[in-house]
Amino acid sequence: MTKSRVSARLEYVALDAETRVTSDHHQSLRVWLRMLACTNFIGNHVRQKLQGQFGTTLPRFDLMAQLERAPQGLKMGELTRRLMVTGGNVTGITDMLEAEGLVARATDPNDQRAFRVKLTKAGEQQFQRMASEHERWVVDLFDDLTVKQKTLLADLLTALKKSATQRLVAQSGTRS
Amino acid sequence: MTKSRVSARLEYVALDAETRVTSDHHQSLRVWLRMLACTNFIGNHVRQKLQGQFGTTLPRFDLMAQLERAPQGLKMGELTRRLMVTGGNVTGITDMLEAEGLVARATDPNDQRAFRVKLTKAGEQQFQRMASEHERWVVDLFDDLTVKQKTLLADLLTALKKSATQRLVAQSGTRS
DNA sequence: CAGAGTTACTTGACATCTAAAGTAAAAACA
DNA sequence: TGTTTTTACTTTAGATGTCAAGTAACTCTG
Repeated sequence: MTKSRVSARLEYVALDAETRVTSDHHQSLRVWLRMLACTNFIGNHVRQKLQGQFGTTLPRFDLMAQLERAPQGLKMGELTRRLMVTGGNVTGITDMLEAEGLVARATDPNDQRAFRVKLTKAGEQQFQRMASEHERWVVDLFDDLTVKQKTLLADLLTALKKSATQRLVAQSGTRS
Repeated sequence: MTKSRVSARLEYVALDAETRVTSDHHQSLRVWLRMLACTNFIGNHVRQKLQGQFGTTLPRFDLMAQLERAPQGLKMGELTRRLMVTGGNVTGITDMLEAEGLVARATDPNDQRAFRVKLTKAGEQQFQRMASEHERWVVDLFDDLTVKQKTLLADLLTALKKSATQRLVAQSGTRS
């Protein structure tokens, strides 16, 4: 957590409240809130489109998207990791999709506890239709950004993800 | 939707498959997915911290954060707009916070239908404690990014928000 | 190979969330 | 003024999400 560094920063701010507090100190927070707002906005739009045009939801779509790239299927735990949600949640969504006939649980020959979840034929077909529309929506929302801007944004997000991950690792390392 | 522009891009891609398809065509989608992953990651972290250290949740914190900047209180509809969620949701969270004694609904003298939701004394105190911790967590996660990078990221997100908003307006305009 | 611990997944309780329908007060208008 | 339409909020049903506890199968050890 680099506690000393944080303290140092707070002291610094305290010494120069007028200038720094507004322009610099809250910068990370502002960026974070702006990112959250952006994500919510686009996510809401995509969700509504998905509901309106295909009668499905974003979580279902996301799960199918993971399966689509894994023709051999994925285990529940694998889905949990990739979707960054809890196991109970994956169970629920998989149940729904299975009831709709879009995915199937196949028993894993090597492990009686595990399942191998796959897209069914119907699932693949529906996903293909949804995916191209989905990409169209997203591309459209990003349309005013240049290729260069998008590249820059992607790079900054990668740097952010890396920073956040490392901070978390450092933090849990301190604790052990 | 600028259909012609999209088509033009697709044609262009078709002409130069090798180079462009991977680097350019799916760029918006990739940026979007990366942003979503980043947001989820940071959001999960903050949520866990909020739960672990204060026994509260992100939505409750967000609602209180809005109220904190509005000492005169906010109407439910105002909260709905600022939090970008549905009205029913705001009702539920406000109920929870009210039951915990952190916010209060005051009847609006000018409008018997409306409420003016305010932080209570206890709410203000709790929020102050949470807010400084919250900012510390976020600042820490962003720590590897330079001031310049954060500024750039903020600007790109602003541009993205603007692009998305305008696309939406253009779209609904076409439909009417 | 038997018991202990781990792992993979499900279940249950509860908090968010949406969409849509319901209620009541305010505003518009004829 | 009386009716219609809007507006502000709540309620309901249902999907998603967490966390924690439960179940069953694997693995590790002595």
